[in-house]
Amino acid sequence: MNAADAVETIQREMTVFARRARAAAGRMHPELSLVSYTLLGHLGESGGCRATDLAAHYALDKSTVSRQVAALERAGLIERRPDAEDQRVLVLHLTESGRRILGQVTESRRAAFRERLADWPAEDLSLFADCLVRYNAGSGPGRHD
Amino acid sequence: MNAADAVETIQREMTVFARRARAAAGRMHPELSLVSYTLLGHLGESGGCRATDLAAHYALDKSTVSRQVAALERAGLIERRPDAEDQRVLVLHLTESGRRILGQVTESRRAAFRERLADWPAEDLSLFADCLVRYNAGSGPGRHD
DNA sequence: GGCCAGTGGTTGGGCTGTGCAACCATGGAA
DNA sequence: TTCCATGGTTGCACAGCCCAACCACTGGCC
Repeated sequence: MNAADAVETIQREMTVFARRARAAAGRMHPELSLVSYTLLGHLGESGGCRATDLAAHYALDKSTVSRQVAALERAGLIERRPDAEDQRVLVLHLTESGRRILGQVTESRRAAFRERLADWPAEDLSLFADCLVRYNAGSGPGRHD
Repeated sequence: MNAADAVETIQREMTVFARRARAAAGRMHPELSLVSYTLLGHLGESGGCRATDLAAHYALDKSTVSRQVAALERAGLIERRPDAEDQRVLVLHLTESGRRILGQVTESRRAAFRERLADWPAEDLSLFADCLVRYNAGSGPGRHD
């Protein structure tokens, strides 16, 4: 496969994946949409951040994040703590419940992926993972921070 | 990277990509959403198929495809020809205009991807493309045809 | 102190994409 | 003919998103 075809293929297959992931996500965990899951995961990894940070990281409008966050708080999965240094800021943290749910969903998602990738040699998995990381880390219109 | 971590990484990075692609797509080509573009592209490659085929391939509800197709037809990008062998079937074909628009959008998307992937060695591109194809071709909840 | 631009966040309005369910028309087999 | 399966459309509701307007607070400036 030459480089031009490869680029074309990557573009197409990534798009296909994007749609499937979205389609499958809601069905797997009615309690936690793909968006909610991702935001929750980011909170888990970062150990607390502002809504604005989430918006910047995922290239989402702040209003979108605001509503997502509000829903997560209503669901009791996160809590918003006022920042001592800047009264405008609300720092988002996972609650114990949020941490638990996140863990469950992560595990079941992981299981689904693991099954799907079961027949892949370990080295190919690493290769694939590396490619994705490298791709997403690259600069571009959709660049995160 | 061990297999478990690789699976985890693939899952996370694909998800990030999914969101970014969605976010960036509309802005690039106001005339052709990511969905429309993908469906149009499939039509271009397959050289005509049924709405049901599109739905199965992309794990979309037939009603969704029906509406997308209707919009594409209204825009003059595709046409629906009754199938001679089965009167229920409408075979979808690109129009000349559709082929032209598809070409333009494909080229500009390709350019964006190419730029993003510019510093990748050709062999890595092929590798990445192969991984994606293999992943998407694999069986699973989001299986296509 | 007061003024004002900038920033974090919320809310209102509207659009797109989507699935589900109900429906119609055709095909094909009992 | 009757009945079920299939391709497709339409009504309905909902999620996710953006834009614009808005409020509250910050920090620099007069």
